[in-house]
Amino acid sequence: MPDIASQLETIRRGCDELLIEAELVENLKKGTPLRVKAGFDPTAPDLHIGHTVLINKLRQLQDLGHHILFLIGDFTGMIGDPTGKNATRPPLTREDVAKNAVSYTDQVFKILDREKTEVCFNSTWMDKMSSADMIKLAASHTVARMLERDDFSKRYKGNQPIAIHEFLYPLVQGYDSVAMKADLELGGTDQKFNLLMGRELQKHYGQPSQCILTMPLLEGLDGVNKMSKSLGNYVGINEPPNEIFGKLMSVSDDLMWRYIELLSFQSLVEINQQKQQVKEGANPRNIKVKFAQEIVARFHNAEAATNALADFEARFKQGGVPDDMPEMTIAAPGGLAIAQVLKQSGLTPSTTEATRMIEQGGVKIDGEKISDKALKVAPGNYVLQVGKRKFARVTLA
RNA sequence: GGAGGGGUGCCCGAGUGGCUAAAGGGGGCAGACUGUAAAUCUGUUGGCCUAGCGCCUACGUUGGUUCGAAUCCAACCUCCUCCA
Repeated sequence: MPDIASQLETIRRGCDELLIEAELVENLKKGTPLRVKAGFDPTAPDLHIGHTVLINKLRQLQDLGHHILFLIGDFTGMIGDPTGKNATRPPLTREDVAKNAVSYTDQVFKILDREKTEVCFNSTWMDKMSSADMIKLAASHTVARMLERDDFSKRYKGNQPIAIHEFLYPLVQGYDSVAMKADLELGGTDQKFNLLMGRELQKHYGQPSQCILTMPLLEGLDGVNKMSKSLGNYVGINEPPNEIFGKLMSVSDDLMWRYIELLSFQSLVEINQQKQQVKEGANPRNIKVKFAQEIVARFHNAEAATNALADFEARFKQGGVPDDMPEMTIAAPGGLAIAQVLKQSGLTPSTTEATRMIEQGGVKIDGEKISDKALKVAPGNYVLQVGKRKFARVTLA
């Protein structure tokens, strides 16, 4: 295990807060691996790069020789994370949870070492808890204390509903730390309250308190909201190379730096050099390209990264068409109105949208812009394009 | 249990009987431009088809009043506030 100073440097890099550093140093001095906990909801089996900020940190801790406890909150999943905007969530069945967990870990192990990671489910201990135990747990905190949580107080003041069971979420998450005997827990900055709850409950149950390390939440592609699937501003790690590349290229020049800091494995020195270069007139586009390729290579491979760039340039600089696009055949012996073709091929969600796109000059057939919205397309083979990004090879027969 | 206030399109939010497919903003999409799916500007933003200025659906739900209702009435569902 590396010396304590360099461990601390690695642990702190990019983090939001480390509480309480002095305690962590004491733990590190013991020289035994820390039990590092990080919890995840089983509701979102598709990970996006926002999640990887935290997972990258776990990987770093793992490389330092610490023991990673990857907790899947199958029990807490039934409560639903109160930090979400919607208080209600469809309850998950056992099968859903199991399925999600598999897909979850498959993705996570693109970053973490499967052999060295312990996967836990909090239902393991929560299912055994009696109602009396639950009440005892609930009695450990007050409503006033709960309302200190930013999210709860905002909703309370804003006349938004808070269901009682939502108060159980932080309690159960905190209790997980007790059951897992965690030394260090990682979470997003929005998790701070819950993480601190773990500290207090451990004390309550006569254990040493865990330290907590919070990582910043990655903003979504819009640069405003946090990255989330429901907002559609995300980059999924399972997406095709071209999508990942393109989405990262759509990040604004300002936001780009944030992404690089939190996601790139380049050293801070290299990153600062690039900032300097841009200040001196270099084109930020080139740095964005390099970064986008790094990420594509991480979740696919180097070749995919090269191809993604080539495809991107062909499409946007030279106005070409991508190599692979969805292909389909539509049955229409006598030809079909253009709006129908666009709708049936899935390029537009409705015929109204299709005609709108034509009016706006966004529809091309074999590279020819279409202006006649009543155009009848004869049987044949065509490349259809809507906007800059949506393509399909359609055969009318 | 009592009293009061809300529920509008993807989101926020105007709108108190016809001129409302519903202001405004956000977001999305398209076009122009470019250094890129950045920035900026412009347009657009329920659906259907014979594409007319045609039809259908829509303002929590259901029913009613009316020539006509997001707008009035009734019941219900739901959220919030205050009191107990």
